[in-house]
Amino acid sequence: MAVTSADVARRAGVSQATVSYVLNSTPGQAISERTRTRVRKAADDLGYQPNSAARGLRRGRTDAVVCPLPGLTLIPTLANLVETCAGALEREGLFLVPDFTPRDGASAQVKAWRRLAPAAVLDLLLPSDDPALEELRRAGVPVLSGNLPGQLGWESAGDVYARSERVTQLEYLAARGHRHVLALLPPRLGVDIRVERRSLAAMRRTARDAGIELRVQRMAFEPGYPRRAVQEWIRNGEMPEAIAAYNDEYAIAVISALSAEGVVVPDDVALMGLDDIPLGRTFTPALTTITVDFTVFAESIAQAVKARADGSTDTSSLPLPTHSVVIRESA
Amino acid sequence: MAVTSADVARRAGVSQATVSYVLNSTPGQAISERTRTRVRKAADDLGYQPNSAARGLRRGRTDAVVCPLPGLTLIPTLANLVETCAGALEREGLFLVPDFTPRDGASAQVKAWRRLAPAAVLDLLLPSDDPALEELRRAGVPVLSGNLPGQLGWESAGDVYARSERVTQLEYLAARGHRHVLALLPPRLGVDIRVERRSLAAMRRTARDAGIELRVQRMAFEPGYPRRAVQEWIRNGEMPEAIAAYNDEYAIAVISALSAEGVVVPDDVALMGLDDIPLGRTFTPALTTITVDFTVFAESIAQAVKARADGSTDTSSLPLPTHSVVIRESA
DNA sequence: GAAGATCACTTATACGAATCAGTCCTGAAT
DNA sequence: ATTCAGGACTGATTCGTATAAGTGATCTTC
Repeated sequence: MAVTSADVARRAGVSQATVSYVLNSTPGQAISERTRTRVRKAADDLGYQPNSAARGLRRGRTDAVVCPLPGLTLIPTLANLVETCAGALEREGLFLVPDFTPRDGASAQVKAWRRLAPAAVLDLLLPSDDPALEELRRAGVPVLSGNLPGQLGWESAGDVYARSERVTQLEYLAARGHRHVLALLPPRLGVDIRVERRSLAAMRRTARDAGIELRVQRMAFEPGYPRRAVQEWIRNGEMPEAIAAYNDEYAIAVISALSAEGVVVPDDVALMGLDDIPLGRTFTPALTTITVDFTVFAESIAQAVKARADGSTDTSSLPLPTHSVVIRESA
Repeated sequence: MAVTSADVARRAGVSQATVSYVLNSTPGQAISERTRTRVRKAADDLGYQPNSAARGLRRGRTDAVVCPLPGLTLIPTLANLVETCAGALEREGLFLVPDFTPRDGASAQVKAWRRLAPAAVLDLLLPSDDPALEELRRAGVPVLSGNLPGQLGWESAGDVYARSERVTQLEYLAARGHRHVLALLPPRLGVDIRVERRSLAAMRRTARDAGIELRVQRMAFEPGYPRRAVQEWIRNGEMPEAIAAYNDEYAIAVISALSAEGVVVPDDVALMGLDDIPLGRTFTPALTTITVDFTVFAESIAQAVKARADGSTDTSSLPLPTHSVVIRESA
């Protein structure tokens, strides 16, 4: 039914091996340009698609790149990252397999991943010392981790990146003339406590450099919490001048609570989000926030994955995702 | 390196063929229970994982179930559906491969999917007459579509399901004593115009039966639109008693606009969302909305996919996802 | 002008699981 | 006593690709 490389070979009048050499541009093979074009033409005419199962069997490794995204609501930013990575990997001849299966049975997952024999595992979120990842590394699967210092060629990208976003937030608020800023964070920022500490240190440094006073408050993203926080600020006369919210959802939750207490954003309090979710644009007041561009980043990830899948151990430096402030109404 | 079925065979003292028969419970093979347990034990001891590339090559079909989710921010509801399906398929020995690659080059996608030779394609969102899906069907890949009448064993599930959610919304609002309800919908509900018409008809019927007056208004989910809509209601003295929003994001956008104009939810207007996103719980006022349970539904989908992948053409009836009203503050 | 070296390919084999087509029993039926 | 029917397996082959190991040519080089 399906077209095989043998069919292409027959049509081009060469051997199946030659077809393989040509279509994979195998180095060290002397094949004339005439033959090459003939083969490519034949493959094209027949609409030849290499069978990835056969290739995987032969190579001992599939073209799949597994990306664990456990129990995850793909927030737009992340969806964007995943999508961009998928596109970039495709250009490298690999394809991204996001894995949404819940992560309780870690070893079950390891089994599934080993069956697939993926070219690599791309971990964007998991803590770098996750046992499943460790096990895969031991099994010889290349695991690229965004949270592992030194991996992917940069110091703990997720860490550095998140930190710089928060710094940008503070800088924007400072530039708008706000002297007292409240950073509203979840009870625990990220998984690794060292990451959190570095992030806070960076924020404090930024505040000092910009000459603003920074207050940090923890708030669980649970029903009632934003409202209670706002009421407390009012009661204690501690209403901040500006708020740097953990993300757009925090921002919206807090704005709604403020509004319920009669506090107006941005007139009484400036409020800045982070992530640029669609709702932030349509919300009233429209959210001033930070948006991310993953294109260059994803391209680099794809190349790093490809290199590692091909056996390279090189960890040359990669660019971080770039972000920029989106100025709207809330700050 | 990896354990093969031959290794298992050696350990169990049988032939490789026997191992295959036992582990796949191939019907029509006479193999004693003693041997079966011996083989299974050996496989277990060695931690044998069948190589899916080899299996795919031989069978001409992988265990992958491709699920196109193009250009998509996975809203929690959908993420939940995907995750539940992934789990259910895994139990059937299949695994879900969500495909996030942008859908502009439809034929590029078809190529990629054909290379993978998936057991089936599970389409939860695409219009049923999508050319890529058509092409795959012609290529002999089983395509299960949630939007195709008669497919998956029920009449256009997405259609029926969305309709019944909207009906529930109206019924709840009516039960709360609201006589004038405004349904706020996007400019075009869904892709298929017939689907839309049926949905509207169902809503009108429900309104009539419940003895309430239903107004339908279109609103683009774009910056400024909610605010302008609200201002118009005020200007024309048309403030609705209750609003049935298209989803939770619409609901939040509208509440924020109302609030900016001094209209209080739920005191002045009752407002109901749909989807139960996390932000809806933390928002002030907390959103009254509709939540969905996909477990039974996903299980059935998994079984249908499995059956179709195994060549069955049966389209017995499947249950719809079940939904229920979550009563909070907004209505 | 014989011994390489280089070019342009082809032949043959291996990857790991599934499956068709046997083989060798044991026991019942003719 | 011979045939036959399962029962309980095994051997050999197959899927489509990648690649190591050739095979003839033609071209250098001393």
